Amino acid sequence: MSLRHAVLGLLAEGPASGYDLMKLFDVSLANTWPATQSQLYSELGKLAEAGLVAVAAEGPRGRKEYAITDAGRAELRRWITDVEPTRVTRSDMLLRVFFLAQVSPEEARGYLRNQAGLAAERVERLEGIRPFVEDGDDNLSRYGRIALEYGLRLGKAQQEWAEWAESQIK
Amino acid sequence: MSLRHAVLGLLAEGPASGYDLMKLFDVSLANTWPATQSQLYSELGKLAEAGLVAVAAEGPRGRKEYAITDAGRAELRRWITDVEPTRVTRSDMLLRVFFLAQVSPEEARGYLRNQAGLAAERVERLEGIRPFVEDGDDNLSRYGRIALEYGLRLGKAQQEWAEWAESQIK
DNA sequence: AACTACATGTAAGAAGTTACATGATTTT
DNA sequence: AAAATCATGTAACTTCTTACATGTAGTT
Repeated sequence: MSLRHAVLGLLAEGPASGYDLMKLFDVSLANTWPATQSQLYSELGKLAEAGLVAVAAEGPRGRKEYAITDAGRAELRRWITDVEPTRVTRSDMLLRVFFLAQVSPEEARGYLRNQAGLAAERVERLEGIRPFVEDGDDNLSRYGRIALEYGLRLGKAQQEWAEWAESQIK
Repeated sequence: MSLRHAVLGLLAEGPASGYDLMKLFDVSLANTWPATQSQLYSELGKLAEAGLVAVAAEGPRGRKEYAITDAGRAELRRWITDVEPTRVTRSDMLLRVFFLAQVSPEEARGYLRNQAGLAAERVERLEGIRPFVEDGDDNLSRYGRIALEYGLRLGKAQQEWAEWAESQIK
């Protein structure tokens, strides 16, 4: 049920069309909660039906601009403060680690070395988007910076772990 | 498609019934790739149909003991070495951070403080399972320790981040 | 006139969750 | 005899992915 709240959260900053939201997703939530276009449009339809958003304006090319309603705002706040975040996040990267005995030690080390590299790349990529949120004083930029820091810290921890793990395989 | 490989990975250590696998999941992969009973049984059916596992023995109460086949072992190795782990892992915990401007600063800080506490608890819980894998020299224990270290490191990083984040909200 | 950007939708399928449903052995 | 454990399955529903399908308005 989180896509629904992701959409509500973006609409809380101002009205937008499905098309606008898609672009917004790509520059803000892409690393946290990716969404596809088809998912977005159907979610907007359901949100409208539930009265959490409403079509505020119609434009050219069938454009429908959605705005969050009071009920939508209330639901968003309820979700933030009263709903416990999901416990486990699945990781197929880590799942493979359990089964590394099934490949040769060289391959196992290679796997971990590769993961260390990918984590490093991810960290670099995130560093690369920092300039774009650095001096925004809108809500999404402000909290986006905090989310970015999360990605940076966790990415580094993951890289260090992978390097350590590689050294553990005799 | 990862549940399939999780099952193959466990069966690579030895034959087991769906019931056995369920218990194995709970003590080994639960934090990395949880699975429900219904999911497991239907996956075993599909794996058998695909020839990646086979019923090796039948026991009382309709017990069916499955064993991995050569094709299953090959598929497992292929998945480990040739398939790129999924890039993004969704986090509804982090998603909420983007929208923290929608609640009061006190509530926002409370949210982050709570997350710091939950991360700390998770780390403690993981420390608690360490004794159980500490001196196993089977594959699952050996690599389980490396996976455990991942959980510990990432959990601590998450806790520290949440504490830092709380301090950032004026 | 052609191209790019804007804009919305449908359909099929895979993966995961929750709940229901049933029954046989073994242990106390 | 009762309770706990073993053991397997089905059904309904939600979420997510991938691919298909269509058309309009603005720019060069």
